Amino acid sequence: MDFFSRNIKEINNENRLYAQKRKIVSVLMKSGEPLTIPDLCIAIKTSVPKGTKLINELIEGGIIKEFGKRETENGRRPVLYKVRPDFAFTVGVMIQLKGISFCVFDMEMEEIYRNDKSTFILENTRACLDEVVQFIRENITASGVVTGSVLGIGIGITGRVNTATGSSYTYFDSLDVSLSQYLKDKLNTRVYVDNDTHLIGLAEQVFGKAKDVQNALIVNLSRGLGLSIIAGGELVSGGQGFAGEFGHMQFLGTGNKLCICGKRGCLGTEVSGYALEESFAEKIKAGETSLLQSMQGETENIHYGKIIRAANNGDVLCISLIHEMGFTLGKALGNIINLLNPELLIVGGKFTVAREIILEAIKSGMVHTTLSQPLRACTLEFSSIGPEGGVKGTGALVLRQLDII
Amino acid sequence: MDFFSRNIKEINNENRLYAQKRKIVSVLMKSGEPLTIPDLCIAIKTSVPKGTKLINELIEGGIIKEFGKRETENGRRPVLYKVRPDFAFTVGVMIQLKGISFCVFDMEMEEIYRNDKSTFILENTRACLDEVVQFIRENITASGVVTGSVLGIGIGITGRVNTATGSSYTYFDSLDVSLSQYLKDKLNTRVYVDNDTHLIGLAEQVFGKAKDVQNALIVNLSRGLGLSIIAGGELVSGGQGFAGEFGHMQFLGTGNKLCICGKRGCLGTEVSGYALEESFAEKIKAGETSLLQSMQGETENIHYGKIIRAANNGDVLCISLIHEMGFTLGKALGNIINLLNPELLIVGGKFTVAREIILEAIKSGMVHTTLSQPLRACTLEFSSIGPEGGVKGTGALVLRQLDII
DNA sequence: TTTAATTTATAAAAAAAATTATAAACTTGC
DNA sequence: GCAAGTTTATAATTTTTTTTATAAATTAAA
Repeated sequence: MDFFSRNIKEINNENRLYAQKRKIVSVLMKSGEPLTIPDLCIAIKTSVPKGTKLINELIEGGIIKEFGKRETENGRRPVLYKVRPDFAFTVGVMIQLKGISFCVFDMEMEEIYRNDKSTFILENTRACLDEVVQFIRENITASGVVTGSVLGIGIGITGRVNTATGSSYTYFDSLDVSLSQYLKDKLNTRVYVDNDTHLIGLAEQVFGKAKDVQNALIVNLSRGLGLSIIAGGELVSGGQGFAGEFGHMQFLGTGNKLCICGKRGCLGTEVSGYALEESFAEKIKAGETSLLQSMQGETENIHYGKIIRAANNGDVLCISLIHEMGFTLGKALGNIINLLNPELLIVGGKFTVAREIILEAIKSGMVHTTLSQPLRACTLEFSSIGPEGGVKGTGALVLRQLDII
Repeated sequence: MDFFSRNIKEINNENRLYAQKRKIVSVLMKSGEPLTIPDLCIAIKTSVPKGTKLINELIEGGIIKEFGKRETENGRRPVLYKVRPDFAFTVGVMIQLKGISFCVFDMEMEEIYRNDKSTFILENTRACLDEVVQFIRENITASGVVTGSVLGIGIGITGRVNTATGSSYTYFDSLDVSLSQYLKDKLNTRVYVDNDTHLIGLAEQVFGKAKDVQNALIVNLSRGLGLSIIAGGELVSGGQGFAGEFGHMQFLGTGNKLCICGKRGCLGTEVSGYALEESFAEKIKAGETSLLQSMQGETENIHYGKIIRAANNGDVLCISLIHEMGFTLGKALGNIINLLNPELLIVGGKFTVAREIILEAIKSGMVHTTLSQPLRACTLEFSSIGPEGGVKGTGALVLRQLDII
């Protein structure tokens, strides 16, 4: 029963006041900088005396606080207000194939507690789910944050997730209820579940370069290939939350490899860290040479990260493989740019280490499929939030679901 | 200076009342059926006495009117209210390659005047633009509608249009100002411009099967190939309004024909009425036979409409050509379904005459590229608004831009 | 250094809105 | 056919909000 859990269905003055207070908090959270009474009154379309009253009540409630005065050209300097960073907290949990991360964020989305467990292995079993619950419980205690002040827990999990219902289709799918409902019952707080790719998109929209962009694509290229879509200023989730299934798209391509989805020729079989490992091994088998060969005894099971590093160090084979991948990715993205006409394309993930190589490759691929006008209108940038983006997204997920961010 | 043109930037009580009245009109427009005082008070979150006062003022202003009483189970029957159909009008103009249509719609979006000029030929010249202006002026006069009661003119034009600025990139692009600004100055009323495909999408969302759907794709397959996208309940226009460029996408495909865009292998060169005409001629040249052959002296320049009709009459060649097209379209759409996870796919355009053939073909194509979960979640339907959809969309465009629909 | 101009914040007065109470219109059950 | 129950609509009362006026805090200019 925190500030955000009031039921505002009934129409009366008390609920109207509450709605306005909530709007003030939301405006302050979204603004990124502290605001004045006049600012807030304009934002919530009310008179200054009433706005003042609401703000004072929010201060008394410990939700917002004064934050100095604004330097102005002339006139009396207005007092600035912002949301108290310690008014409440969000918890974010990122469940990866190998490893699980737990984070507590304050209202300024600063990480105030973190614990990574690298020994965790994600399996579709009840025991694994129990381990997750246990891990979350232990860390909530360890973080020392008061339970009542946690607004909710955002869970990021790899695989397919139905955002609307909060069920995971890839893991923990044998529960009687949705994953989010199950965890809610176990942990006794709000729980929201989404997949890692969407959370990177959310982080990019909230903290990153897509902040004030209405239409953007966020590509996440690491061992897998993911895509987040922002259209009309909103993250696109689709009917079941499956939107962004980019890795299984079938574009023009030379390859015809079998994908885990059962189909042949999926983009992910050509463009992904996994695909890079495979094609590297193939090339070596076919007699080509690489610096990596001499450094390691075996050429099989070379992690794609090493191939990227080798490319950065000038290894010709690795450069050409990554270039080819980027080119194919660019062609595929070009089709999506035609379809959605985004102003911005953000490339994130582990491959961004090889910036120059991948950038040039994507660009030349894009030219082959993108119409000139949408191409000119679309800026290509690299993610600025780094590989930790997904984790920041888990915390942001709670605030987004509460509609205060 | 009509009801919708008030500037509500300043925050005072008068503007708040105006905003609430506008909301009432908007709620009534969107509802589709007349509403009661309690309904409207809940919708605008106000008390019954205040809502009553606002409603009475709207009645005095000639904007809404009583519409009988609602039949209820018990209690006093509430009076129903709706927007007066004749309170204001919208004008819609659809500019096609051959032919131009002018329509006046009332507030219930009923066509109350219409004039089609089939002799019109669209050219990128000032003379042609003058002809358009003249045609609009004449018809506004002829329709007998009072100029002050026209809320605005919605223009639909084929080709690429920047929705945000109202400029056409394909036609009338040598003006000093945007097309919409130019027409606004000439016609002295609000003017909004969008392309025909987006307007079909809008019509489908406002009047058609996409009415209450959050995520949908609307394919327009006639002589060209167009796509409208609804994501998160909103029509996607993209940064410049180019979203939906489906005809120039490059998917898996056997063909490698040169497209008007300069690239090879665009989807539109394989899937469109134009492509059907070409492939029909090719097949006949290659020695295949068709019922159409004996009916006409020549096999060149056979309109795709005839090929569709022949297919419906059992012509084997025509059936196989359309089936092949539908199959390719289905494969391409499957990729987009993976990407956007829509609940609904609406197929519209002239090809819907051959319902059974095209439906089966699209479905079997989709299976090849769509992942099982998004595929299961997506319903395939035919458009119900018919080939006139685009024209209805022009009128709806005005109401949508005024945010009352 | 004072005065004018400007903007924010608070106080007092006036207006508007929400509650509450009541009347009106209607069904159902006895 | 009348009372009880239900919902809508209006009237009266109370509360809330806005408006207007004024004070406070600041810069720039006379």
